[in-house]
Amino acid sequence: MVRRGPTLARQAALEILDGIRSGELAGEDGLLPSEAALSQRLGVSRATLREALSQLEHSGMIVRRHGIGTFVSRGQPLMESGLEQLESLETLARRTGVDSHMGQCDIEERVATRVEADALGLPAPVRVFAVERVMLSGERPVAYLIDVVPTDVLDPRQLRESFHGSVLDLLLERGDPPLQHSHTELCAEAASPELARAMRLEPGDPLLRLTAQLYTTDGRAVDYSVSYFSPGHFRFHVIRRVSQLAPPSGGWTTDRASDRAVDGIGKQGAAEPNASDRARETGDAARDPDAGDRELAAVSP
Amino acid sequence: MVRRGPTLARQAALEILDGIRSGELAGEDGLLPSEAALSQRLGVSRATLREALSQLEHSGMIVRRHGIGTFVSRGQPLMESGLEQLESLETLARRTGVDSHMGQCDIEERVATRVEADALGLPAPVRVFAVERVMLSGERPVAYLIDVVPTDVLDPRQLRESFHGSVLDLLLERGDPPLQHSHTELCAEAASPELARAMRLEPGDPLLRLTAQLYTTDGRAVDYSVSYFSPGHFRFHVIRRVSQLAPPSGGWTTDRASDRAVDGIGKQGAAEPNASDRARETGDAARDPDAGDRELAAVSP
DNA sequence: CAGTGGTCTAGACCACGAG
DNA sequence: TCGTGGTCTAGACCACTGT
Repeated sequence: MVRRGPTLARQAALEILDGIRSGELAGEDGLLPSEAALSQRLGVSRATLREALSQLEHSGMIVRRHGIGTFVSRGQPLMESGLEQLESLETLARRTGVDSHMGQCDIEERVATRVEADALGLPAPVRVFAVERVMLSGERPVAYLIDVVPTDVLDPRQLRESFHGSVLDLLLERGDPPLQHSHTELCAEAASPELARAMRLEPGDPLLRLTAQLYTTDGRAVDYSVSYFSPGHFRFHVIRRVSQLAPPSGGWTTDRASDRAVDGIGKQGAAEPNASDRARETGDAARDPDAGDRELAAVSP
Repeated sequence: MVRRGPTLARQAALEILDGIRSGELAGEDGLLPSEAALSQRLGVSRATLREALSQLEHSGMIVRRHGIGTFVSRGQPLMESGLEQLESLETLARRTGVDSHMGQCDIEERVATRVEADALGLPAPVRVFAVERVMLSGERPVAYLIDVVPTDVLDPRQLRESFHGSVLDLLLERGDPPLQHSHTELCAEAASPELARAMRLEPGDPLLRLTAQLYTTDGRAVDYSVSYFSPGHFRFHVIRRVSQLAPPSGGWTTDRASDRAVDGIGKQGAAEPNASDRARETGDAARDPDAGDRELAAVSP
């Protein structure tokens, strides 16, 4: 019973998706079978099925209503997602049926700038490929993309042979290194004269700028990118959820903690005699487990 | 053993957070106790503990490494979050230790415009409160916020008494209706003369604009807001994850599905004799279970 | 190899919504 | 009251990592 491949939950999610797409699963009111029924039908435990449903819910395909049932989401053909889903511009365009192609492209091997090395979490004198290009939709420039990748992640041959506009797609296709997430910062910026020329806009026109670091599953940054988007051509959105961690106003004190036992941390002698409050500032970035999340919304007055 | 209140997992997450903050849980390398140890220490099952850790991981507080352990994230004092966490500007400012207060505020009761009614998913002639104000940091205007709320969600007394700058915080404090998520669209926009005057900028200066609809747990939209942010004062980011659903390039076929049984949907006779492929287009929005996710990144060439 | 996190199961009970 | 999704448990086995 070798497993290998995607998790059971993911397989189940895709099976359900198929069932929805073909119309075999949901009634015309969009109601899916109950969790018990689905789990039996798919031959998985209810826990696994729920994990699958969670994935589908998180991508917005279904909606769950306590005490009622699980429904197929309304809206256009099952297709998904906002900014929180990491995908390339090319994939986005293909998915939404829009023509897009690469305009002028400039690949250069050089030493990383200070900012780039910082963003990648690497010591300053590191060699990188810098890829700059314009993306067009029809004849109109709609985005200007810059990627900076350490040369040990991508070699020049691969880059020149397999590159068709997206570094992300290239890495995903190769499957190595395994990618996990991207930390993307958003801001508005006025077009510089150079950018304006490349994108055929007026200098000073507002652009949406995304600055991203791409991380592998083991926390290494492998791509630093800056992207400019001409307004009106793209619509980016995010689903913002109310925090699962924030206390529900007024704060609540232990009520179950009194009869259960969720209070073992600061009270009785710890099983692990750990150190004092000494702030963690050991300056080794070598086995740093994340190396670059954090510091998210900062305000500078 | 009445429960009431937050889930066990959430309590556990907060306990762990406390343990991290006080420095009692992690060694100076940031390594937390193993899941087995933690679950025993907190008196919860490992499954529940893992749910708690997942919440912490999702907010970026910890990093998990298969075969190694769970680590406290690097970065400044534990404090979190990007755009995917829904919080008010006031909360953000307080959290980051920045002074912020409301400038001129204008509350008006009127009939919703077509755009507003559409965004709220309500029939056109509906009465709303429109709240417009400038947010200042020190003396500098840093954001311009507009909220539109149906009058049946908020009554004038509450609005005038409890409003201190954030409609979101007002609703969260009241706890009713229960909020779930916000669908937020981002774009860059040049400041109009009016906006420029209110924010003491030059007309044409680039602004980041967030357009959001706020939804309750039962899928009703209760707030439509447009927010403009002066560049340089805020940093917004998003964590973009590689899709859990997308096949890992090349697609994979059943490999476990052959010995397990994840294939019950399109093959043998379904337990539920459901309808044909007839597209679901029944035009009733009444009991629509989501009414407003979807259509995310669209491109208009 | 031992120890860690990752996945999965079977079963239990609770909370919610509708008839 | 009944059926739904929501939470929790105890235990099992797997896959990854370091030694």
